Amino acid sequence: MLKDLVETKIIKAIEIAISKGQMGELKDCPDSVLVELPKNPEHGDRAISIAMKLTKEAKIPPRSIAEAITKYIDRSGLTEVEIAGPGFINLKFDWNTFEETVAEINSKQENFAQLNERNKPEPDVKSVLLEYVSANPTGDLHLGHGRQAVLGSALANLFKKAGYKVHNEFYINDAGAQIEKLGKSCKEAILINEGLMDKSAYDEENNYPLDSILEFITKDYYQNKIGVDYKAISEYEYAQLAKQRFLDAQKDILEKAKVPFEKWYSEKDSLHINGKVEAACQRLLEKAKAYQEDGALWFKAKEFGDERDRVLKKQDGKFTYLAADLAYHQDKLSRGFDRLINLWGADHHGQIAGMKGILEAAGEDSSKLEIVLMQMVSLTKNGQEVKMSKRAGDVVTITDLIAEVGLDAFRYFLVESQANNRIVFDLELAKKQDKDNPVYYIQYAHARCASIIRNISEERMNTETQKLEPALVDKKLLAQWQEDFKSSKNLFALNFQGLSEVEEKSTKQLILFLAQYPDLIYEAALNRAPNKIAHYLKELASIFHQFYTHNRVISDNQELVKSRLSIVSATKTILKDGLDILAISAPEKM
RNA sequence: GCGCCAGUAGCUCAGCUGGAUAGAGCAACUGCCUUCUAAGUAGUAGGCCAUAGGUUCGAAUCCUAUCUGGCGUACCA
Repeated sequence: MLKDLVETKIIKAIEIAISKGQMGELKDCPDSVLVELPKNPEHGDRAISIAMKLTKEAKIPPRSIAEAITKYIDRSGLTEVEIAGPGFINLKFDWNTFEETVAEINSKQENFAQLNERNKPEPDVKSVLLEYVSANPTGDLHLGHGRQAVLGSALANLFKKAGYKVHNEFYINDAGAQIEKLGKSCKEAILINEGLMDKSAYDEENNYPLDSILEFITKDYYQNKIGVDYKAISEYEYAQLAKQRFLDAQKDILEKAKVPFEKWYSEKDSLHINGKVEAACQRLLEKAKAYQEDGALWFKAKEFGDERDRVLKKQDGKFTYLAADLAYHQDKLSRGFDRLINLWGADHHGQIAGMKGILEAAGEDSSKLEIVLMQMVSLTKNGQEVKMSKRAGDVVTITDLIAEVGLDAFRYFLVESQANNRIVFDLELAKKQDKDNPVYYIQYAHARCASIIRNISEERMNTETQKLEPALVDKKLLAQWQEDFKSSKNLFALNFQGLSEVEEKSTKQLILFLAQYPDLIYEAALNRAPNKIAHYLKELASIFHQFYTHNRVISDNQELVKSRLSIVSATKTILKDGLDILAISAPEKM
């Protein structure tokens, strides 16, 4: 990797400079060095700011440090080493280094940025359990869930790329008050629909909206499931059957949205029925971290940094979500994950202290639990905000939204922003299939790469003579080329002789940016920020379009065609790889 | 009241583990299709990085306070 190459050179140079006593009071060589892609190309192909950072410890001015380092830098592969500004060390590479970078991408392909035990971020975190969406099975998924689903699945892909083992889990909240409410709502809704109950008796305040229930549940559904009279079953049975229906619908849409869960974890079946919640509470009681008061069981949350104590078991004998969450997270930890990452809506941020506190109280290591908070998503249509009130029943479901804007745009707009920022989802923009829409901009770059590769090996219509001309390169030769692309043949220096300034600049700019990709994976995974991938791709697309404009690939000069095609091929690989992480399609043709 | 998140070009956002003149896209204006997809590209214009202090060689980035907006502050989840 280009970064490793530079880092090694710098570290070696620092070591030599220290041994020669030219680094002031600095004794220990840093074990990593920040290697940056300068914004301004005049500042070199890569820039190192280490001299400024070492100045405090070395107690000599940054420029003196830079001078000492540059004196001992191994110059192979470099054409220029320059000290600039307050003490930046700016490097420029020779064509061979550029060619090796392209060859590395073409040879490793989708593994170019595959990090591993050796170079992944957080070496001590090898396996991660990602829990997200975790909606109540009482309705369709809405936009907020959609954001979690997209971010979560993109994060899972990103983690895999960054060398983590990932397990995706959906926690089914199928116990408690929501489910009881669901049973009552469903039973009454069916009875009303069958004319057996007066609509005015339906408690809209405390039930789910009638219309949204009836959209999913019918008399026939129950009739078919139970085979006896639907009127005969209890609210509990209504709830269980409705739950299954909603859950199936959620599974269905999530699968379509490329959100893969390895496990659907039922709160009811895995925690309540087998007494795990009760047991977890009991253990807290034994540790004297819980107490009885006013007929309820309380957790001493205040001892663990929360604002007040929290109820675990209510007066009515039922457990709160906190009790179940404790049991659930202990179960997760017992499965041996190094890190538990939960994606939560920002409206739940108040629960973090309680959740971490109760794990501590239970004797667990709460630092293994990490909560990623996501701010709200709102929807605008023609500049007007679309209200999404569950009560009013006009929730915008992700099923509707995907049908309306398409999966690629849906995923892109929900992953583009960082989790901390609110999203205003612009329906009109997402629906646009033109340059205003960044999804198409990125996909177009990929399709362009594909098209060039295709055109080279296919017969082409000459627009002047209206005759079919033979392919520039036949399929066999192209296959041979693609093998050649995997190794550095020292062709760039030869074939790129006499490039114009703009040609050379745009070519180098593209390769330098491609070389950044593994660093991006590292950064994005460490920061749990798949949005960085989206922004990188947008910029890569832009840089590629510039390259495309200034460097005609297909020409009579076969050797030049070959050199440029190797760059196009590498670009296509990276675009596809990034789009795969976001689970957005990479079309060969548009 | 207290807590969390945000406040960067007219709009949507990057940049935030301090670094060299603050970047894109859209919208506005001027160019570029006989040539690999113009779903593209070249350029012009647009900014007291919410405000005020502080930390230092250096701050959009870190700290403190203030202002504005969103969210939370249950024996709901």
